[in-house]
Amino acid sequence: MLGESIRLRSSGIGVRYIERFPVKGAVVMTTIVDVARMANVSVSTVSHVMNGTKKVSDGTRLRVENAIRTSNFTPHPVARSLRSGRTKSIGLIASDTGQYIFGQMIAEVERGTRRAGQTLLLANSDEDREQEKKVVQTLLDHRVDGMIIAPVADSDPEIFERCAAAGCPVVVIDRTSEPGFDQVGIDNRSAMSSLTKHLIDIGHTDIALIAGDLGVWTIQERIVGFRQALQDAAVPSLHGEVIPTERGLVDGQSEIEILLQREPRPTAIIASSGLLTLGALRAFRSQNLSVPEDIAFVSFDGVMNSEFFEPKLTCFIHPVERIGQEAISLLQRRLADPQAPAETVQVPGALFHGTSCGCDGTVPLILEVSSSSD
Amino acid sequence: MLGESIRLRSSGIGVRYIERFPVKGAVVMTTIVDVARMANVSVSTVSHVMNGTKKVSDGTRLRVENAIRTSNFTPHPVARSLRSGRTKSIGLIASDTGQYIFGQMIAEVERGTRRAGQTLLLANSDEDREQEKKVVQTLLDHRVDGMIIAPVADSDPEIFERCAAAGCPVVVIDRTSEPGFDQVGIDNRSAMSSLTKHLIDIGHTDIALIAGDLGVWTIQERIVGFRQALQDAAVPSLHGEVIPTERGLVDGQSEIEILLQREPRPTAIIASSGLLTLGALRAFRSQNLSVPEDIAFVSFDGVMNSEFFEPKLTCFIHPVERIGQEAISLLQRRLADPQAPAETVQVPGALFHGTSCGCDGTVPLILEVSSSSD
DNA sequence: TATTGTGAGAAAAACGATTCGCTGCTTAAT
DNA sequence: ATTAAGCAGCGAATCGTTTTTCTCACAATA
Repeated sequence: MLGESIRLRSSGIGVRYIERFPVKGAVVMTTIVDVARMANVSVSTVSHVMNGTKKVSDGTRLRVENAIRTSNFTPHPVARSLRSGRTKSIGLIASDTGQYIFGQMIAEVERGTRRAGQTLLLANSDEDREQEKKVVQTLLDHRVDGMIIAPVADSDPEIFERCAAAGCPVVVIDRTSEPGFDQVGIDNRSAMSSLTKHLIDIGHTDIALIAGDLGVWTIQERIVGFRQALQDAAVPSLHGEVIPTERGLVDGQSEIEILLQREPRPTAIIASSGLLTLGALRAFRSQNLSVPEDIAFVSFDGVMNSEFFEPKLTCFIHPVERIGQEAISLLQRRLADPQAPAETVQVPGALFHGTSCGCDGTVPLILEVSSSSD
Repeated sequence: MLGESIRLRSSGIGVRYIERFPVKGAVVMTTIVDVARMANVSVSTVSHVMNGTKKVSDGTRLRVENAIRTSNFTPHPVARSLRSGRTKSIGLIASDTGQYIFGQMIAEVERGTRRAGQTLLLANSDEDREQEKKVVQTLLDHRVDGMIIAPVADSDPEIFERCAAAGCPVVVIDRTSEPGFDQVGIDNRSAMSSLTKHLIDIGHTDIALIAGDLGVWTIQERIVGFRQALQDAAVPSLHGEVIPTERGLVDGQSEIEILLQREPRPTAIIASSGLLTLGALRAFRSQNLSVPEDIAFVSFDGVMNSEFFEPKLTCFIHPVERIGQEAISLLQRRLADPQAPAETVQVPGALFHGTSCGCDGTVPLILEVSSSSD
């Protein structure tokens, strides 16, 4: 059949042949029935041998195992799923899979699923509430065994309800504010608090936080940490300010430029995310301000290749890989024991002491772990 | 049923109760049978209405559509796949999904599948030949309708045969050297040739190419482009050299350091990949060489956030998004028409003229499109 | 001896769709 | 008037497993 040439049409001139493209897809796969026939047993026996669901005598088991091996049979996962109701696949929804921070995380989640013999369905919510709703539904339709979601800023609570209704366990990433869910993130408050405290410790009294989108829960938490540090310092004449930016994936450059033109301008600036850090650096450049001489700068998140920046960023580093690992391990635990109590994991990040804060390095930069979890 | 408390065991002391965790997963989904009953038709009719596989009278079609809507029924994809043999899912295998360059590509592929109503199975080959073989098999077992593979350096040809045998169309990414396959990549030769030519044009006569792993096809192509440019220049006393590095994901810093300590050292260096670019920058720093004063530098690939580097990199920029888009569109075409001739797409990249090459900017940097495709 | 139990396997019923073939019934063609 | 064709819809087979139930032979117990 393959490569057979067929007559297409005959014209007046002669006969025209075309080579038929090798037709693939007509491959017959060996099924459990074939195996059963080979081993002279019933299909149920084969199934029991494969799954160990029932005792089978040594003799027949050997025969079956042999038949499986010589025919190198693998059970059809689709058929298996249909009967068992389990797909051995898990879904991962990120708001922007192209972002570097998510790429790292995705890689860890993928590794985890692969190790567990599951497959990973990846979907992107494009940082859009409706899109997120749609992809959640798609993954539910596909009957994934579980889901890991990095929710968009203003995500619809309905998505969680739908998952619950479908009996699909969910692990929430980044946010740790959904009661009753397994979730993993960082301690936004104490991390931001540490950064702020460091600036205060080295003498700054006019600090601005480039906050980002105030509607996002993690941003709100970071602001709380910022305010807490200011309050704890109890320094008179200490002035702190929170600068919001436009919503969405913006670097906030224009907002920061306006801030920098103020008189007097703040002596230190904190950027609340990696993207805002880039915006800040752009703004410094456009205003011809050098860091840390003209202004001190620290950032909440590292940015890629910042080792080549001048100056080096003093920053909190987001433990992305660790978050991915914890997420998939939480999900596996939940799948193994659906009734376990919901767990919230806050993974520790790290502080990197660069030169952008402008201190001589003698003032320590310490991540204080907040003991209160409220 | 939910939250019902059940007696567990009675001891001598009394009766012990535990609260049963709300049992999820016992949700009954509405099936095509329910819809058929609601609309007073047979299941086959419902199916035909959904798929448009047969003419159904307006009256009954309306009844069926109504029933579907009010019960908001969605067909079980697993059951559908089992019967139809198609899963409406496609697989993507990358050698390191965490790398930024792949992240961008994955995002594009995901978008493409989503638009087509398919789901994306993501797997990582960890830049390992055996791992790659394994994940290919896994995806085949899952009966993906098609696959996009960014193969590892020394990938086993068997994986392609297996896909072909299973009737699963494959699009190869990055490499464009597999005859008979749909594939997409860049024109490595002409891109590298352009970079080399630029260095020659501005007067360099001692140029070293930090090549990377010589076993990788794309690297070999870039070397060909390098040599071609040297030859075409026909400048006497022109000296070009190819420096290989250790295999695997290494930045080549140590190799480059050794090179830089030579007397006389090359006057210009080309890095053949983004990772090697980072290694080169590290080496320059450790040897206290400044670019472009002490040595000129251009790189084959951009690296993230290089806008903040000093100096700015003169480089060829890999069109990752475009590659992802082309890959998924090739696959869709193949799925629509399995017999179409195999297509190889070379997408154009771009050159960025920074300051690291050390020219005054008056010498043009032009990407020459090679007309010969051999 | 009659009953009960037990263990190994076979048979059959799901799972939820698609798809082939058949049945009446109406309409067109001979 | 008789046959052929077309239409709308139904019933049943099918995809490849898992899982429940049934059978049958043999051993153990009363």
